[in-house]
Amino acid sequence: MNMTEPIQKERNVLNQLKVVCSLCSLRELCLPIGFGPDELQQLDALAGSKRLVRRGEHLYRTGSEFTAIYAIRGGFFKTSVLHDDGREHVTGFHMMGDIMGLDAISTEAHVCDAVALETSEICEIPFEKLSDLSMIMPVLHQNLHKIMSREIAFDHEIMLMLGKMRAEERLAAFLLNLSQRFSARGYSAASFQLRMTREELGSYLGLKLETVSRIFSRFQEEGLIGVQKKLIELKDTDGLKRLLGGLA
Amino acid sequence: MNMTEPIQKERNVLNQLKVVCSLCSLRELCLPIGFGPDELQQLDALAGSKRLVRRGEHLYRTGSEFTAIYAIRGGFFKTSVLHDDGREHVTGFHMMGDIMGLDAISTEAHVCDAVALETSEICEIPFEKLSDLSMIMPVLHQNLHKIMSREIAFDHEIMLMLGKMRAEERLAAFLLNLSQRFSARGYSAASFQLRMTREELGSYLGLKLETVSRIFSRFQEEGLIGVQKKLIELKDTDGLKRLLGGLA
DNA sequence: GAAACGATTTGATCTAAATCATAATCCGTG
DNA sequence: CACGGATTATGATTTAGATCAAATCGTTTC
Repeated sequence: MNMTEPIQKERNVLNQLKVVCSLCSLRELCLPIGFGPDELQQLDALAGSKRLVRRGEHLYRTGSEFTAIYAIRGGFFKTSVLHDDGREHVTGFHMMGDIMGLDAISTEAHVCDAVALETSEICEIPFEKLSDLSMIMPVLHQNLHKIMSREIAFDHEIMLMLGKMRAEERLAAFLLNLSQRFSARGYSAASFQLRMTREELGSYLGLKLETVSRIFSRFQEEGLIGVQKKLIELKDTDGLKRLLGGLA
Repeated sequence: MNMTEPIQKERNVLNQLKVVCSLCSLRELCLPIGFGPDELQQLDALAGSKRLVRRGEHLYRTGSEFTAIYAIRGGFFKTSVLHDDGREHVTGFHMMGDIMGLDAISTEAHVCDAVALETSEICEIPFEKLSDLSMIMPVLHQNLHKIMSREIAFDHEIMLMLGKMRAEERLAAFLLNLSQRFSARGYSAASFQLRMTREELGSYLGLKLETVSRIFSRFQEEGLIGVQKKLIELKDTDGLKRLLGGLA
């Protein structure tokens, strides 16, 4: 049994405290409840090892050793897998409060690339420490489970989107989801800047960039949204929801 | 803090022991390593509360309270979500050794239906007990994380399949994956019985049942597989892999 | 064993989105 | 600021897979 040694448990207390604190904040950040600037300040003050990742830089790469998970303090990331033939598939977009890297726990190596789409600040959480700590902190323990469970449930929604929805429905679902995520983080739900290119968005949604572009134009003609390059304005949220029809 | 009370920790020792044991077996079952009939016997002998679910019966339904996760001892399940408009989307197929219900942890209510496609035996694992127990059993704790992480990683593969692959590639990928899963469980990798209908398979793969049927026929003409209703025989595994080309 | 129903196969169209093609526009950089 | 590469918009054409339709095969039921 690879039981944690007692010695290990007594390592640098300060260090552990830092992690505890950052995860108390993470708890606020990561559960699907609203949170204010206070919690943000907390995270800001208490986060463990912070790091800046510049636009275009990798946070981690496929195959690199898994040692930590990452909480995004600010900025925007994409995760993607690259294929032999050069094709890229975007598996997710991640913003403030999201946790990245959970899919690597089982293999102990990262299974996708994480790239910053704008200069971002992340909080690196050594997974071993986190795991040890969660053994003695029930709240943390539960939260870890919840966060992972939520990711699984969310992925199932995306599978539904990719498997059952038409292109228009996918775009509508994406915009509504993004709006809701921005809103939950205290930003405007009605107007936001896309951080990804049409191509990356298409890759994520299983569409070609031309299709994405065309549907943005169509939505604009129909008065559902306003599009100015990357600036999106949701003008008729109900209309977008109606587009989704029976699909959740 | 909802820290587990000491009292709670002293509850029925026998009961806990049963769960411990079933999870030691689960460990063997659920990690991506091979396992023999011995471990199966273990699971058989030690599993907590076992239950039979007959073909067509629900193990759980969308919205029902989440109290336990389920380890499949034998049989075959589908999980699916039902929409307002009556459409069904199959989110997964699950067989011996798989764990179901992990996506419900975060909401504490099930987010999909689980239906037995053949009469199956499951092992019900009360999640609260499991969670408590994992606080004092590091191995169990790690395994829980690994199992959830593996599900996330697997879902990302499915997203890739739905987002990037053509119909033929999806079928090929599905058959190869199913074959590999059967093989890992000690069954034939080359010949197996499909438990789902063409419609359910199509729903899972984002295709219509006619398309699934046509591609099965085409694969058969090309000598890649043999099809007799639900009995599938993989005749040219390399050919199927070649079909996947650059896609992992 | 006949009837009834569900599952599967196969064929004939139709269509949503891909592909191909061309501008127009944006943006980083020397 | 002008250049060149990336990004976006939009039109014309093609195509993979959906849809519509019908026949066949299987299996459950009475």
